[in-house]
Amino acid sequence: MTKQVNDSPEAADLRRADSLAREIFSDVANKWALLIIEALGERTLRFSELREEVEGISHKMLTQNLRMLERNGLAERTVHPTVPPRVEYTLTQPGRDLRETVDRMCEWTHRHFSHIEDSRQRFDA
Amino acid sequence: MTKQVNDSPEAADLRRADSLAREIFSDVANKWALLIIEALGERTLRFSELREEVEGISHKMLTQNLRMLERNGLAERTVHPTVPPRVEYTLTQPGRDLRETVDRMCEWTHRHFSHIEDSRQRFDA
DNA sequence: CCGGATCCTTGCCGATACTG
DNA sequence: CAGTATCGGCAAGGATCCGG
Repeated sequence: MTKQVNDSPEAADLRRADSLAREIFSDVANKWALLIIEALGERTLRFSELREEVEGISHKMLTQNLRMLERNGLAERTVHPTVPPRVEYTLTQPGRDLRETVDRMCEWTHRHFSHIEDSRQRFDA
Repeated sequence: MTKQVNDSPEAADLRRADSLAREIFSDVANKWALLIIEALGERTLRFSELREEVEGISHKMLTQNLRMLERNGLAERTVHPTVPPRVEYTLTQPGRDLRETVDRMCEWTHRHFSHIEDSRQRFDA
């Protein structure tokens, strides 16, 4: 029933890769994920420290995004079996690679700060 | 009434800049905006061409994000007063600068493709 | 061909409460 | 301290129509 004509295994692979790429992009290209990655940097931070570091993020969004980053292998989670529990997060190598590009985005923001501010004022008039 | 103690004009400026930076980040760090920027590249595309280029975007999201990019001075909109109307979009220089970093993000995705795929499978088990 | 406006659905996100 | 579960409000996003 769902059989498709003009379809090769290679084409199917390409579609799979495409949809995965899109999925990764959707995961990563969101405000909170990028801010968390930026906050982590080269450091190792606890959950509560991250919560303070990432201005305005809620408990829920933080856990949610941390799970997502862990799932994609961008961040690592280590639980120290003490009481009270101590959970630490750090970027993996791929995560640190991604951080490089996030850094560039931040630089970009600052470099074009006044251009953007001006453009907005003109547009809003 | 709303006067704050321990507040200098400099501190106020910093807070303004911070919130603006965050705002720009929120605008730009979203899936559709980045995909549009990537699709535009060095080219000039019509609305309808963009709609085909950016797989799965709706009419509404496209206009919405194009307005946003225009407002921030990242894209330029030119209307040719023909009938039927012809509207073209192209990246400004700041927009092309940002595109560089988006390109890097795409490269990153492909470079770590298998790592991510593997990590996901392990995590989902 | 483009884009604004409207209606309606979906799912994001915050708040809260409860476990280990 | 860290994480999960649940609920509810509200904004994001899709479908459609109309107007330039």
